[in-house]
Amino acid sequence: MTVLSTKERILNTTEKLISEKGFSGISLRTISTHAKTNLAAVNYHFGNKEKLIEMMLERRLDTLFELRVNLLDELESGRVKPCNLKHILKAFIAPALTMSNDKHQGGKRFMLVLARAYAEKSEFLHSLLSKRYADIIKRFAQSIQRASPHLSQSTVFWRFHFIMGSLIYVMADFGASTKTSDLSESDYFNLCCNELIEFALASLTPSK
Amino acid sequence: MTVLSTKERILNTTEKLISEKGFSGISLRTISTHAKTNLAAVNYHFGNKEKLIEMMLERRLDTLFELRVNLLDELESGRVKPCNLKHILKAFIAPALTMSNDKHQGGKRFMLVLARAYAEKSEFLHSLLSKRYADIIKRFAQSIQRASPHLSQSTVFWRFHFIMGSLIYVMADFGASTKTSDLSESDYFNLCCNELIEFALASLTPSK
DNA sequence: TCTCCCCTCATACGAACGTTTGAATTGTAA
DNA sequence: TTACAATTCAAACGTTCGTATGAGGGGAGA
Repeated sequence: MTVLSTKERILNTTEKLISEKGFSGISLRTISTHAKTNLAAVNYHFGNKEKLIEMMLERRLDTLFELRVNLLDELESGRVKPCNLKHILKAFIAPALTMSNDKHQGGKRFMLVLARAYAEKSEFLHSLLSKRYADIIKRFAQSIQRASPHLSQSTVFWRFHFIMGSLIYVMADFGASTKTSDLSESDYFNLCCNELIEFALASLTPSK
Repeated sequence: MTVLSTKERILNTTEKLISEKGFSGISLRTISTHAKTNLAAVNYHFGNKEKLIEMMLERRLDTLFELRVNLLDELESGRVKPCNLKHILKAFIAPALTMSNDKHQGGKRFMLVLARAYAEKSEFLHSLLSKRYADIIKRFAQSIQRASPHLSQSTVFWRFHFIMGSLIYVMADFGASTKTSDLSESDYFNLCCNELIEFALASLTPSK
């Protein structure tokens, strides 16, 4: 059990509390208390509340997009497996859901936080996604386009966005849902991940 | 131009401001000012802030689910058109998007508010959806199941939820997006509606 | 006209918020 | 040890919030 710095404790606590209570309804006083530090420490380390939330989000988003782009690189190199539609979709979807299974990364918290952030459509997140990660999203769209030549470019664009919507919805649902299934948590994750990939695949595959 | 009561002005203003600024970051003072009334009027007519938001949401949700269930009734009666998968999906998706085009109903505002409400996963909305509208959602799921015999019941369940996720994501995107297309607003709505229905249809149709 | 009731108003209250400040404490290199 | 920087701390400031209160306005019926 390593000792975490105050800065890390604040980031982790912020993530945990926002995943539980949402962006509103969470105060710096609550965060600092749960992080076992002082109210002023937040402003000392992060400047203000907005910067704290930005850093908390960027930390996870960078990891997520790095995982995605690494998988896509590997696919497009052709060294490991064929660069077909299913593998491309899996490269986009799986990292989001597997990150949530990593207990050391905060478990389900990340997914809920990210889903909430998407839903709130904050100015910050919108500009972050449209600047820092736009190229990666475009790469995936192009890769999907190449694997789906029967669909027009604009239809592929629409459906990719629809799929992202489904993914975010599922992510939000995970954290909030009181389990109704009798599967173990990781089995449930895997089942959902597979269902989502098959769903995305079907939505981009020509019907008979 | 009919004169609206204070109560109606407060409801409309609440919807408008929440669609613009989200549930957080909106105060009763801002609402009462924009509704051209007094701060205390909100508590007089609605009791407290939470009740106000509940009434604002229920007003639209009742309309939405009534539209949906009327279309499904019509389909299942078999009087007008065949009860096939596409028409079922359209009966679920179209009302959400056409309501947003009704200028007299507040335009795009309703969609954004509802999308935000979904995203926040508030206790109120969760119980409202799982109590008041659960039967209607189950009816749609069963109807889709009958039209998709090649898929297992659990897969239909998953995909229906994924489609709902896409719909909500699109709804949230509409209000927030600064238009990039050169289509007129209603043309853009219709295009999106069609793309979403075709997407949902493809995701439930057997591939060749 | 008077009275009653529904509604609107200005105003006040206590609580919670983000942020700031300066002193106390801790860690570190000389 | 000493000196200096980095960090943590308690306390306070000004704002804004949701809610409560009591006085005033105005239309309807007697």
